[in-house]
Amino acid sequence: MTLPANSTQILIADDHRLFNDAIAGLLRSSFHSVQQVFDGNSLLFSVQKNMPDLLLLDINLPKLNGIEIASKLRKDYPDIKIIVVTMYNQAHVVESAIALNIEGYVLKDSPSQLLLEAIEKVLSGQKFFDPKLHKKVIINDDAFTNQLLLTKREREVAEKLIAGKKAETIAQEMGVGYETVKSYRKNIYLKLGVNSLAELINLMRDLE
Amino acid sequence: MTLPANSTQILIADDHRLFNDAIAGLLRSSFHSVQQVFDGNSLLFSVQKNMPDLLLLDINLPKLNGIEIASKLRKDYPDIKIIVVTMYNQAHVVESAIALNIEGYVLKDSPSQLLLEAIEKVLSGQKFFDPKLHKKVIINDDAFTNQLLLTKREREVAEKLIAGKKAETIAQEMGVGYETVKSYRKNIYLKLGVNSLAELINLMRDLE
DNA sequence: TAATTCATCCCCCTTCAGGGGGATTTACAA
DNA sequence: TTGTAAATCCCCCTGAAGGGGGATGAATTA
Repeated sequence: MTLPANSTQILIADDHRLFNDAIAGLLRSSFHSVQQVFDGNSLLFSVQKNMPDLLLLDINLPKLNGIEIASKLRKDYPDIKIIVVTMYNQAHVVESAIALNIEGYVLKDSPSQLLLEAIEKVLSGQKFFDPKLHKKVIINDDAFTNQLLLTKREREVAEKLIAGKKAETIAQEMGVGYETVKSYRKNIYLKLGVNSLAELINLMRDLE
Repeated sequence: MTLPANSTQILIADDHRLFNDAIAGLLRSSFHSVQQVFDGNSLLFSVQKNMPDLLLLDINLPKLNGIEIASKLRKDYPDIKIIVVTMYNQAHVVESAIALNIEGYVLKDSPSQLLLEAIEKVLSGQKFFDPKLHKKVIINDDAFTNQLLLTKREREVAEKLIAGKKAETIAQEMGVGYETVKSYRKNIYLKLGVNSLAELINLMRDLE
C-alpha cells in the first residue's frame, strides 16, 4: 500500500471523540496534516479555513446531518473529496451519499486497512465503496454497476452464474472463451467481495 | 420392484384416450382389474359401481375439474386412494391436491417407472410426490419434509449448504464426519432433484 | 422376526470452482 | 499522446463439488 503525497490535508468530522482521535492517529503516520472536528458547525468553519483535500465524514453528526453537510459542501467546494464513514449500512443513507456523487463510503466496522485503501483510491481520483454495503443498493442499479462495480459483461456473467450455469456453458452462450468467463467471475467476486457462488447468489437475491 | 396384490382395482380417469390406454396397458400386466374413464361423469359412475382401490386422476378432466372431483371423492369414499397424474407443475394445483390429503402426485413427463413406484408406495399406505414438483410446495412445509422428503439431519445440512458453508465446515458444526455430510448432500440432491448448489439455493429461496 | 428407514461412515473418480499470476487489443479520456 | 479501463484470453494450482458405488448399527414398523 503506497499512500499518495503526504502534503494532503485531511479533515475528520465525527462526534465520537474516541473514534475521531483513533482515526486521526492512524492517519497521522501517513499524512502530516490531519484536522479533527466534532460537530457540523466547526466542520464548516474548518473547511473554510483549511480547505482540506479530503473529508472523512460521519453521517450522524450533531446539529447538522452529515448528508446535508455533504450536499452543501458539494456545491460550495466541489474539489473536496468526501468519504462517508459511518456505522450504518442503511440503504437510504447510502443512496443519498451516492446521489451526491460522494467519492467513497466506508463502514465503521470494517478494518482500518479498508479505510486506508479507500483514502488511497479516492485521492487518486477513483471511487471507493465498502464491499459490505452492496445490499439493496449497488448491484442492480445500472448507473453504479456501470461505474463502480460490474461492467456490462461482468453483469451478464453474474446473472448466468446465479442461474446456476457453469463457466463452460456461459462461455458458449456468450461466444467467448472459457478463460474469459473465469476472469469475469474472478473480477465479479473481487468487486462484490464474495468468494463463493453461494455468497453471490445469496447477495444478489437479497436485493428484493 | 414388487407390486402389491393384484386383486387391487385401479381406475384411470383421463380424457386423453391415448394416454389413458397406454397407462392401462402398462398396468394390466400387474393388476388384473384396470378400468378406464374419460370424463368426470363416468368417473363418478364408475367409482360407485366398481369401488376401486386406487384412482389415477387427471386434473384437466372435461366437465368436472379434477380437484373438485377429488374433493367430492374424499368425502364420499375416503378409502379410495388417489394419485393425481397431470401435466402441469402448477403450484396452486399441487397445493390443492395436498390440501385434500391426496396420496400421490405424478407428472406426466416422468418415466412410467415413477408411476409404478408411486402406485406401489400409495397402495402400501405411503404417500408419493413426484420429485420434480418441489417448487413452491414441499420443502419448508414441515409435515412434508418430514414424511416425504428430507429427514431431520438432511434438512439441517440443506440449510447450512444454502448458507454457503462447505461440507467440511458443516461436518464440524454437526459433530459428524465429512463423509457423512457428503452422503447427506448426495441424498438431498437426489430427493430434491437438483444437481448443484446453485439449483438448491434457487429452489429453496423460491419458497418465499 | 423380517424388512425398512435413518444416521453414520467409507472409497473412488472426474470435473470444476476458486484464486494466483499474467497478456493483449481497443477505445476513450486527460 | 499517454495512460487507463474494458474486454478478451492464457497458465497454473489446489481443493472441493458432484456422483458412483457401497457398509453398518439402531430403531421402527409390518
